[in-house]
Amino acid sequence: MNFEQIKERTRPLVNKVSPVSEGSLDLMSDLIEIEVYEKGELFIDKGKTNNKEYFVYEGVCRSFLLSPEGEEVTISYYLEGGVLSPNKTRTANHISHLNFQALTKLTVASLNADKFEQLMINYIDIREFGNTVLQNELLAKVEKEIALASLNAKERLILFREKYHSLENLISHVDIASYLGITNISLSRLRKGLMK
Amino acid sequence: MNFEQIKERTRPLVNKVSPVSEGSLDLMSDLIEIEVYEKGELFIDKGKTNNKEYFVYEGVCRSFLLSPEGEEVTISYYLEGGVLSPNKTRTANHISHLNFQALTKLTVASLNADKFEQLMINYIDIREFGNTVLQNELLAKVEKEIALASLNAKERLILFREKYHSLENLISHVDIASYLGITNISLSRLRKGLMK
DNA sequence: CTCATCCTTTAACAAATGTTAATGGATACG
DNA sequence: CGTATCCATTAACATTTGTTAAAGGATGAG
Repeated sequence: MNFEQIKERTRPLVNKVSPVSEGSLDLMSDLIEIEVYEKGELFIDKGKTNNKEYFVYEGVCRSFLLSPEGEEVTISYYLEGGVLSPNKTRTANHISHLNFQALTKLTVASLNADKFEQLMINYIDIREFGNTVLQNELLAKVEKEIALASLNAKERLILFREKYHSLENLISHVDIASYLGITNISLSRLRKGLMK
Repeated sequence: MNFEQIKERTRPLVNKVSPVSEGSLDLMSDLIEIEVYEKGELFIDKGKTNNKEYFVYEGVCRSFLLSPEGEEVTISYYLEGGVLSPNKTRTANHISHLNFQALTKLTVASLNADKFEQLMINYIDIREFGNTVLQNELLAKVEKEIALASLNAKERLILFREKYHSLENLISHVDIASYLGITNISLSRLRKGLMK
């Protein structure tokens, strides 16, 4: 993928969050490298160094962690055209505290996080973009927190369907169940109950 | 409270997160104004403008939201010596999307968020401090998310007690229950079960 | 001191969710 | 084609959590 292709692919993705000038888009596109992963592949490992920002060009991925009991808990899904949570929010000293996994064939744009931080410092529109990504990430977390704390599982599934129309037929129900905070058996029951 | 008093009160609070130089501490202290609230008082209202950062000098407060059913859901607690979540992460266009309430008599230091952002841009140690606050906030959220998604209520209460020793005897069990994602009746049952 | 109010506890029952195990269907691979 | 494997579903039962209502205990106002 050449510079122009990268730029045109990035433009709508960035503008959907917070528009930036042509020059800023150039600066960001300059930092971009393309990475491709296969379904199931882990591309960020908890405990390992990660110093990149990511845009999702194609496919779906998730972040997850192991619970105290050793079960995978899905934290978030990231869809095509979205932006992964900012490096600063998922690392400490550039060490990742989350795992990220491709759930389909996945194409991402990656940007060096330090260089991107410099762009955020120097360009107000890029800073605005970065901050909006951050705000959206937090908003999503608060939404999920409220759902987990105040809705029952059926209501959470309904909400999940509204937010992630396509995912339910695309990815493992075990993952979805862990995202919803229930067992996959319960998920199956709820699906049946909602079919009527 | 004069400048020196503010500075000495702020120093340990800031250094506990990420140390800053004497000059940076001066710059931050220059921005600080003291605010005092009574128990129960709301000092940040969802939907209203808020353009401040906050340090908790004395007392305890919480952030909360109303669920779709109109019930208060406690999102986070902030203890004495802590820092509220960064303005950027709890507002959009400086409009708050959370409520914050004093749970005891509360003394906070407040800083203009725009001016503080400029300090973050211009001083690497202040930027580091701000980013660490952000990381800690996110870490706490992920921890809570995992707890809500993968632990049962008893385990969550045990975790809560480890993290907030003193709170259980200080604040309303209704609030704590909504934080744990259960009813206060369930909380009462669990407390009984754990007394043995 | 007494009463009203608010918060917590307790009880009885209902509903939701977890656990274990078995079954069925799809898919990949030999 | 047949088989192994993975995933989703179903069933039966256990446990957890919610709901409603009542009672007990603390606290503050008059």
